[in-house]
Amino acid sequence: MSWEKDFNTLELKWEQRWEETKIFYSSLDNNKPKFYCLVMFPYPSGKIHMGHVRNYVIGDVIASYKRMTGYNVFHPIGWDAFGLPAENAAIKHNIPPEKWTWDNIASMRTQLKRLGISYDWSKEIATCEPEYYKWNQWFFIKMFERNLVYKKKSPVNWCPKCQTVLANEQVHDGLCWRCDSEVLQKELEQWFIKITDYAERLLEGLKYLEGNWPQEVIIMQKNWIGKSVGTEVKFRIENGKFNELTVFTTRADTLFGATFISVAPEHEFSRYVAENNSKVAEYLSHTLNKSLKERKFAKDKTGIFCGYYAINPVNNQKIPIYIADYVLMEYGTGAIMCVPAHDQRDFEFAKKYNLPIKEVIKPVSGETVLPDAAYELDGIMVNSGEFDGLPSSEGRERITEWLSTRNLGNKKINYRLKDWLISRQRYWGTPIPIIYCPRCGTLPVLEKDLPVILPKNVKITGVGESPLKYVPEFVNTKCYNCGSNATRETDTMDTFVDSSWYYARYCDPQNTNLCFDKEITNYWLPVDQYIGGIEHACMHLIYSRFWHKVMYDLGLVSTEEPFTKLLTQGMVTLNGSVMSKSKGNIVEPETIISKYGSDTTRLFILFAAPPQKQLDWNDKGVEGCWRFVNRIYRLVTTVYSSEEKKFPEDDKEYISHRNQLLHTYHKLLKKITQDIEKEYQFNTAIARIMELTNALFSYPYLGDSVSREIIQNLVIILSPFTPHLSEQLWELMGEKYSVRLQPWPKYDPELAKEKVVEIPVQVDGKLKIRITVETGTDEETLKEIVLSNEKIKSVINNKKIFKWVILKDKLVNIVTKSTVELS
RNA sequence: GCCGCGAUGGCGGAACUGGCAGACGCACGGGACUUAAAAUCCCGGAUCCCUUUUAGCGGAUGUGAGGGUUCGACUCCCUCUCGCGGCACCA
Repeated sequence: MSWEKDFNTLELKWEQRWEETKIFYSSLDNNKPKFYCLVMFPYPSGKIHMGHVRNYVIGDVIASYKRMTGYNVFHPIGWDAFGLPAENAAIKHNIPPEKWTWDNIASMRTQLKRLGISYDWSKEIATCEPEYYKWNQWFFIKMFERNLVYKKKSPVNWCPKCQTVLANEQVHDGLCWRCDSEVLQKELEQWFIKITDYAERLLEGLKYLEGNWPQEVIIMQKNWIGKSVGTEVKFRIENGKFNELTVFTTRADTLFGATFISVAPEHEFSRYVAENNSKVAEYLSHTLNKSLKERKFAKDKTGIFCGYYAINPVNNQKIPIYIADYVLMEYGTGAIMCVPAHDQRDFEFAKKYNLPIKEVIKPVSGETVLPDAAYELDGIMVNSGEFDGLPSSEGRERITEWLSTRNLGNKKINYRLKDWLISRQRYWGTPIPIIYCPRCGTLPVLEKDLPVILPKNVKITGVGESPLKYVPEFVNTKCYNCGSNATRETDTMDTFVDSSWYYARYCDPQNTNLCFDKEITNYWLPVDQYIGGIEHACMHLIYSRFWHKVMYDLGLVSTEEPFTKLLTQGMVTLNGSVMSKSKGNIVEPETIISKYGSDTTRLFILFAAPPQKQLDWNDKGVEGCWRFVNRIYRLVTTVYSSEEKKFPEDDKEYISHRNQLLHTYHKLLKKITQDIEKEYQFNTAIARIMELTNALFSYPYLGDSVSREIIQNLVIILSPFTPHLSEQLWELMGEKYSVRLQPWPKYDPELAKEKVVEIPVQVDGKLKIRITVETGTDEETLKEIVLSNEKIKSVINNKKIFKWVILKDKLVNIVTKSTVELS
């Protein structure tokens, strides 16, 4: 047997052994600190890709290391099994989504097992199982009871290709997150979850994640939530059914400069006006038919005067009301006061439609303001009556107060975050547990009737409304209240619901009475380390933080945040670009594994870049790791093919080499341990392991007791990275299964210390010589040594020494410059 | 436009808290072993200059560009360039 030839057989052998012996199955244990290590679960597309491999390998190293350092580790895996691709496959290949999904799970499970990851497979879940989605429905009902769920007709994002609506988070640059089609705006009645009720807490919670989550993600979420503090101002309207219009502004200090009002085309005021004004009606129909992208990325602003005027409450000025396409219905009140002198957009609009521009803020510096642009910064108020002379910040508060006391306005906080649209007009998802009764109205399904089972054998065409609409056995039901004929809701839930709480279900996946047993989740939760891609920063990672807070409010979990630490791994690319089917530049993990084995693959992925960084795939680099793996195998087999070698204890040469090796080992082990503990720098940890291997190979007494012991520890140290190889070598050394349960070796801090150090000697900051001294040599001795050096003597010559900079064991710098001598 | 991150040899990447830039690996060059190749092992790498010692424990330059602080800067500060990511008519 050799690794080079038989790695495949050997790797499979150990995978089977791990499976049979169930050594990674977890249980509650109060004698050890717990560690919940979670990787973002995969969508069962059928094939794992390099991104998966990277994600799971990083997770496995962390889980393994924690296990070896005395933690009770929980490392589960499962399947995010609902979703559109299953339906698309059904349409294309005429396979039921369920079968397609389960087939994929089966094949991906095999592929995953081939990576040798230390999962607790006994906790495996798939979100498409009724035992799981029943609890999605249960949570939905709980939220319904708490008024956190509502149905409402409003303009929503519609993907024409996926034939379903999308949440705000799932539209990127006006395109569908899944298929990149241009998203349209449609006025539809849909189910929403009131995530905005939690906006402040989601924002607040980010403070606790500071330092443990990547700064990047925290900032992205902050931006996404988009809190802004401002003022709502009521403008009285002359004539008409509406007697006032409320606007939102963050710049109340500019209120005196408002010279017109603009209202979003979707605003009910606009519709009202259109009823009796054909020009306005025409404008509306034209504008409302534009796609989201067309609207949002339009260069030119358009609008139309509606025929009505509003009264500015602070100065009673009569100003025209426009309907304009640059006003967003979904933000603030859908109406804005326009101050062209101090807002560039209003400025452009005013120029185009010849509206007055009135300056009310002067820069503090007193400089003149450009005539061809708005002055948008804070300054000093002018032309603002009693508020003249106030700085902007104070003016905002004073004007808001002034309005409040007169009931003309109030302080208001707005968020960019919108309520989560969760209904989908698709089949392969959790049925929304709602019954419509002609007499009793909209009713949540009773808890005892859960789950509402997703019917099988449903025809999926990919067009029209929800496929469930055409399943009478599903749709038709009786009202539990009055017994009348009633119908079921036929939309299903966004699959992001499934992934919002799966980490809690993992703890207690078989529970049929509860979503999970609190006693168990209280032991494991929160997740100590979460690992996944950054693309979920403003999707899954916001939704599940929200969901967790709801579970907290329901008394189901005892912490406010679900994921204590987050690691966002970088992408895996090929020649710098993302691997994708359409580009045809995919490196298949299966191909690589069959060629080099999974240990080599794991090692390369960890070695080529730190986990957070993008990793560019490189076949040559893989070969380097392949060589290293074989080198280790060769080292251990050569040494262990013969008995321990003995050398005389009075051989000075031997003792000196031996001490040197021991020192190198402890020094490197210290670094390896620190590299892993500190930000999971596996690339440098592996580099140190390579150094240690090199040191062993060049040790002249290889095979003595010391080197044998170090080799044993080397095999243990390697086991989180190359578990199969380590098991094989561990067995070969005659040790007891399993190396993966061995304690992580401890370094001796004394031995790790350098006995002698090489110190750079600089003159005026320039390196001149290096001297080797005993560790801890004092300053005086260092000065003596340095001054007696011929080279230094000649460099110093007869220059005056102004200062010595001496850092013990680190550096000597002689300063002959006199730049600071006076001080 | 706003916010954030980054830029180090031919390449991936190292460098503690401001203290020897280039760890480790890849690629490359040379050598050993071999009939040969593969594999393996060993050695060598930035640029320019210097010199009676052509190899030296010699000098200078060098971490995107320019400036600054410091005895000393890949690291801190300012300005700029390029690249990546997020948000974007958010009032």
